Amino acid sequence: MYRWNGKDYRCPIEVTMDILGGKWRSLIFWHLGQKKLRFGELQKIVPGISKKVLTEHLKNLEKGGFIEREVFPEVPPRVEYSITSKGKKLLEVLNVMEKWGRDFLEAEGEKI
Amino acid sequence: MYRWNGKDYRCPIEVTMDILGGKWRSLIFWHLGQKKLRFGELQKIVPGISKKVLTEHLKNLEKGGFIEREVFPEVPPRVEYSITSKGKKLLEVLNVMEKWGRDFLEAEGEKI
DNA sequence: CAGTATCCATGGCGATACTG
DNA sequence: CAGTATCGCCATGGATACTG
Repeated sequence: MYRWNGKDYRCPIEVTMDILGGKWRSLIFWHLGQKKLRFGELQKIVPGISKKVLTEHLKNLEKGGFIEREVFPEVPPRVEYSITSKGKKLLEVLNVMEKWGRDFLEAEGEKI
Repeated sequence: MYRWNGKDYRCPIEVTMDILGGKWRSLIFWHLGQKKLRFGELQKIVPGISKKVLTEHLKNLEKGGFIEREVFPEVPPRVEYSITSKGKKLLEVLNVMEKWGRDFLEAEGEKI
């Protein structure tokens, strides 16, 4: 039994889901795993997400040390997000999920 | 771009999260991956889940063909759930998530 | 451009009671 | 034992307007 971030975990699956779960987090993180992206680029690439929600998730991921936020002192402002070395470990999990999802959709989905 | 179960997917990660996401589904499925379990056993092993929610998730997983429901015509009734061969593929994803979560909690969690 | 600030909607989940 | 049936909450997310 472990405690992390103020919560108790009996099973390790739970913490993984708490970090990657929800409607958007895994998606945001996976795209950042492909390349460094600006805030606005992320909003375009993740279809339909609002600024508010995107901001929240980016903050969480940064707080967990999985991504890094780099601010360029320019006008207009530029902010780039990228994954950390700690994030790269987590990205391997996402890669497995992505591969399974691809095979699954290939087998059971309808191409449109 | 794929469609499955009436929903469109741009990124395969999304379908994986739709199947495994939420507070309980991955946990239920992972425990079934360890061994065949009865309804009541599942309720005991998954801490705090209600019958209603457990029933809902089991139905979803069964509908997706990931688990199997076997009813024994006895009194009192006995129902056993187990994963299918299709579910075993998905279980590999869960195993990766479990391993990452375990390493993560070992590194950053507090043992209690 | 990259966010905050508000307000509002919804569906996943919880609690409890009941049943074949 | 293995579920249904209700009822209700609340965290997550959506829409829109505003700002440094």
